[in-house]
Order: sequence, then structure tokens, then C-alpha cells
Amino acid sequence: MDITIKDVALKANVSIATVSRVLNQSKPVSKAVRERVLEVVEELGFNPNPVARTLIMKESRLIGVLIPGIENMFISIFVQAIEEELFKHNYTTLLCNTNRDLDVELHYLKLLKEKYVDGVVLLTSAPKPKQIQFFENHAVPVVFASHTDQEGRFSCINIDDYQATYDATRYLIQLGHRKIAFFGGPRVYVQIVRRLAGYKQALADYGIEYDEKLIYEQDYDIESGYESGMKLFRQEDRPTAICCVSDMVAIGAIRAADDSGLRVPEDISVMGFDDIPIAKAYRPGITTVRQPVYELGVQAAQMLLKQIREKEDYVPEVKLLPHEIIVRGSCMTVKG
Amino acid sequence: MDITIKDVALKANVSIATVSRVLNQSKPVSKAVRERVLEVVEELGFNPNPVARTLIMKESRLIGVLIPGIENMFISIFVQAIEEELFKHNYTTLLCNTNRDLDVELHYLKLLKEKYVDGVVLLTSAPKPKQIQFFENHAVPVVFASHTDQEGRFSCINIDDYQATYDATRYLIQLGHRKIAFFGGPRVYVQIVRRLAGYKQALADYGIEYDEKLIYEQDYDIESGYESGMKLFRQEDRPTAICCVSDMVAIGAIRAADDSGLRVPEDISVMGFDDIPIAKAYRPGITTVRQPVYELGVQAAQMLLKQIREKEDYVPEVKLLPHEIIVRGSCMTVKG
DNA sequence: CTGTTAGCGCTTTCAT
DNA sequence: ATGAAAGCGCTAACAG
Repeated sequence: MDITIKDVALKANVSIATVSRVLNQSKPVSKAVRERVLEVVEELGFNPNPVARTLIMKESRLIGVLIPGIENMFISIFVQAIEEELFKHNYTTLLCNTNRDLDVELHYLKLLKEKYVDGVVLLTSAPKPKQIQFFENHAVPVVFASHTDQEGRFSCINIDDYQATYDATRYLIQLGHRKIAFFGGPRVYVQIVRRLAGYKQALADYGIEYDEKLIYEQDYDIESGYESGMKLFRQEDRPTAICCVSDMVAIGAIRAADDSGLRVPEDISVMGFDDIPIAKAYRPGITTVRQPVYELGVQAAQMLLKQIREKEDYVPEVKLLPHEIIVRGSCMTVKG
Repeated sequence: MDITIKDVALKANVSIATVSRVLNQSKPVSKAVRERVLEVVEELGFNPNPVARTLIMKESRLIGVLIPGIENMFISIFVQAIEEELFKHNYTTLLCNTNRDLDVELHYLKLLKEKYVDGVVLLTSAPKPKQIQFFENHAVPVVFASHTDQEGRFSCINIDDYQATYDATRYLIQLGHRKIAFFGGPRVYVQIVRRLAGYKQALADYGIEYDEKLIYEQDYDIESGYESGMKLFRQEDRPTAICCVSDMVAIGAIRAADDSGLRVPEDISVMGFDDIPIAKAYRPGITTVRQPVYELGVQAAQMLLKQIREKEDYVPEVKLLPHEIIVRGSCMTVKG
């Protein structure tokens, strides 16, 4: 593979150390020499071999991004945002799909460390003990996304899951709904736990009794929403509203309503979460809790970059971005 | 960073060369020694440093995946498929979003080469001259996706764009439609050119005149479909059907119809492309041309792996996977 | 300011 | 079958 630092040194009549110095500006070099070197570099089209560099410097300009899957547009956009932001700073994204498998996650973490990635963005449930241990042992910069670390050990980027779901539920209540189902993900996710807490609190604040039977624990995708919906609509005395954990789930639920002969929003209100592009295009438009998805990704990248820059001086930060209820057509006042 | 081959050699009382040999099985080692080394490796939890290895071997177990963006679910699923297939074979995915910018593309290609990636999957329009030159100069394994190379220089994985669009158009014609709009992407993409050719041929075969005014060139996303739709529906003497370049475009078009007081499919039939999950869940279900998206990704990965394995012996192959018209609710026979 | 030299952690001749 | 030693391409003391 072509042309090395040696070739440059030779042609410029200097030592390789000098070439290295002008390229990295690590030590002063006389103007004359610097210019000659730069010229030769240009002329030969020399590019330092990043792998050799990594071996010494223990840094790779690679960032690992661990995600649970890409079936949800939220994640696609999030990843795209990270990739674009990192690209600006000359970092490249190593995409690792863990499929929610802890072993795969750990495997990837180990692999990333060996490749000397400069940092990792983790989009998984809560940091599990093994992960925590990993990051404490190896001191690789990390930011957790869609998670809020209470103990201040790790940097996090997220919205306020609790408040967002509280707001969503309250919105439904203010529309007159008293019986509101919750289509959530598995409760092993702290995200779900916190959202559920927001939901419960809203109910409590408005004197509505919490009913465990209205809680459906599935996943974040269309299929889950559909299945939960079909199950729910078979029950008698069904709710007048559903609070969903994602827009995809909402879409599944709406479809299930359709297949059950129910109209949205006339017979049942459905509230989404995320506000991915499809939420706006859907008919009816999906009333939803907007997350600033792209911004979340950008900030995840920036926090990581900051962490890399500041090293030991860096103090973990938890950043909560604002959410917003976007009113469209999938929710309405409950019929008298 | 921890434990190296030296530590193992020391503890096992052998030379580092021997350790290397048992780990790579590159030369015979006596059973006794081998076992002892393996024991120490186990005991110390030694992992060869892949970066040092890359520096010598010029291979990284990294695969670059270049995509134009992730706003379309087709790409997300495609990328996920590649990632999962590569993971099985111990390769990791470097995700590069080019945003359709040729310079970014070239930049990434250069970067990937420097990182000694073992291969790259390219999901972009046609191979442009500079890319072709790149791959010819550097001999890095590559497979083009969603593109069919006529000249047999590069491996490709795709469906038959021409035939697929021909079939879609014919389906619409057989439903009685004579005036069919085409919502496509920019014609700089060979993919679009070939699809357009299929569309035209179908019209011709059924004695329908081709009308340039019915062709809309935008992008693959919802917004594009919506804009094209709004424009189209303002015209008088509007078509009775639309043939779209993606399901997202179809969704945008349906929404536009809705906003224009048109019903789908009663007033206008809309045909999608891809069959992403949302197509099934949408109301009405979107009649569409199914691409085996996931399978496309898996095969892209496999072709690349084969290419890496066989090196010079490898003969570029063009693989076309079958498509299928999925009939749902967004298209119907033309009225009266 | 500049050159010489010793590695980073590994693979691979070349001897033995 | 095994070890010593020479690099892969680069950075960073260490001398001058």
C-alpha cells in the first residue's frame, strides 16, 4: 500500500521524525523545512497510515454506536444524526446492532475496546452491571442515550421520560378520558418504568384509579401495537384512549382498531410517541409526544466529543432535551 | 492496555513466535507446547490486538457500508441485514452516510482504504467514474446494491428494476387505468432510468401513449410524494393511478390525495414500492412491489465475504432477487 | 531545531 | 518444532 512517511522523508531530505513533527505540529520545525516537507507531502499525495498511528496513540477516530435494532425510525434518525455530527469532526461510526442481546452487547464492547475506539454511544435499556463494570475498568468515554443515570456516573442524553408521559396522559385526561390504556415496552427497561410512573402520577393527580389490566407490555414496533390493540379491543368495557410508547406502536394500534371496526379518534383516541416523519403523514395525523430525535443524536455526539477532548477533567453530565405534545388528529374529546 | 503476546510467551516459557503460531495455526506446534500456550492464553484472558495485526496483515475485519441516508426504512432494514450477517462472520460494520454527496463518498472511500477495510457495500446511484477508478486502483472487494452493472466489472445485488416496474404498471393497466402517473426519483439514478423504462414499455405494450407530464422527479421520501401529489392533483384531467418509487412516496401521495379531498383508492389508485412494514399497516394497506429487502442485505454481505475469501479467483457476479406484487387496498379498478 | 533510536503488538522469515 | 530477529508505519523520548 503505497507511500509512507519514509518516502516523504527521503524525498525531502529530512528524517522521518521531522516529517511526523510537521504533520502533527508536535514540535517546532523551521519554516523552510516545514514548507519543503509539506510540498513533498502534497506532491506524493501522502496520507499517514491511521492504523500505525492507532497502534501507538491508542486512538482510532472511530466511535462505536450500539443500538438494539433499526426497526424503529427513531433509531435510524438518531444514528444518522450521530454519524453526520461525527463526520464533521472526522470520526467514523462503527455500527453495532445488539438485537437486545446482552451477550452480543458485551461482545461488541470488548471488540470496540480492542479496536481502540475513542468512545461509544449506547442506546440500550439501563446500563447493566456488566456494562458498568466494563466502563469503569476501561475508562472509555461513553454516553448513554434514552436513559437517565441517577447516580451521576455516566453521561446521558435523553428527554424527561417521566414528565413527557405525564404530559401525554394529562392531555388525554383533559380531553375527558378516564379509562386510558398504556401500550409500553417490557418493564425491564428503565425508560418504560419511568414512563409508566409518569402515567400513573397523572392518573393519580386527576383522581383516576390505576388499573393494571390496562397496561400492555410488548415492544416498540408496529406489530406490538397491533397485537396489544387486538387484545384490548376484544375486552368489554374498553378504554377510550391509548397512550403508546412509540408512533410505530400507535400505528399498529390504529390498524387494530380499524380491523376491529373502531374509528380513530371517534371511538378511540390513540397517542403516539417520538414524532417520526410518518406520524405527520399518517391519516389521521398522529397526536404524539415529540422527541427532538435528530438533536438528541447530535448532542450525544457532541457530549462524547467533549468527553474525549477533556479526558480526566470531564465531569459526566445528564442532558434532558425538551419534549412537546404535537396535536394532530388521532385524539379527540371523549364522546358523551 | 493490558496483556500482550509477550506476557503469554513469558508465562508459557516459549517465544512469542510460538504463541503466534498456535493462535493462528500458521505452523505446526507440538501438542504439549500448544496446550500449555492455550492454557496460559485462557488463564490470562489474552486477546490478540487486532490493530497490530491489521498493520501487518493489511486486513481489519471491518466492512464499510456506504449509504445515501437513512430516511427511508428500506435502507435501515438493508443495513441491519448486512450488519447481522457480517456479525455472524466476525466482521464489523463501518457505517458511512454520504448524503448523496460525491465528495463525501470519495472521502469515505479513501478513509476506508486507509483503515484497511476488507470490503465495502455501496448503495448509491450508479458507480461514477471516480469510484470505478478507485476500485480498479485499489482492488478492494466491493458489491453494489440496488444497481445492476451491465459491464460485468462489479458484483451487484438487486432486483430487476425494469421488470418490477413493468409488472407494477401492467397491474395498474389491467385494473383499467390508462392514465398513470410516475412518481420517481431523480433521473441521474440508473435505478430510476431502468424503472422508467419498465413503465414506458408496459404502457407501450398496452397501446397507451407515454406522457412526459405525468412523470415527477423527486426523492424517495414522504415529503417528495406529498409534494408531487399536491402538484398533480391541482391539474385538471388528473390520472386515475400513480406508480411510486417507494412506499414512503406512496404514503406522501396518499396524504396529498387526502388533503385534496380525493379518496384512495376510490378516486385514485396508489402503488408503492419496497413493501416496508408500514405498507402493510397503513390504511388502506398499500399495494406495492415487494423487494426482499432483508435478503438483499444478507446476500450483499455474503457476496462480499465470498469475494474476500476467493480474492483474485473471484468472478464478479450480478444477482437479481425476485420481486412480487403485493395486493392490498390502495389500488382498485378504475371507476366507470 | 533536527536526527537517531526505541518501541506500539503482532507476523513471519531465517536459522537452528 | 522452536527461537531470534526483522519489520508493518508511525510517534516520542533522547541526544545533540
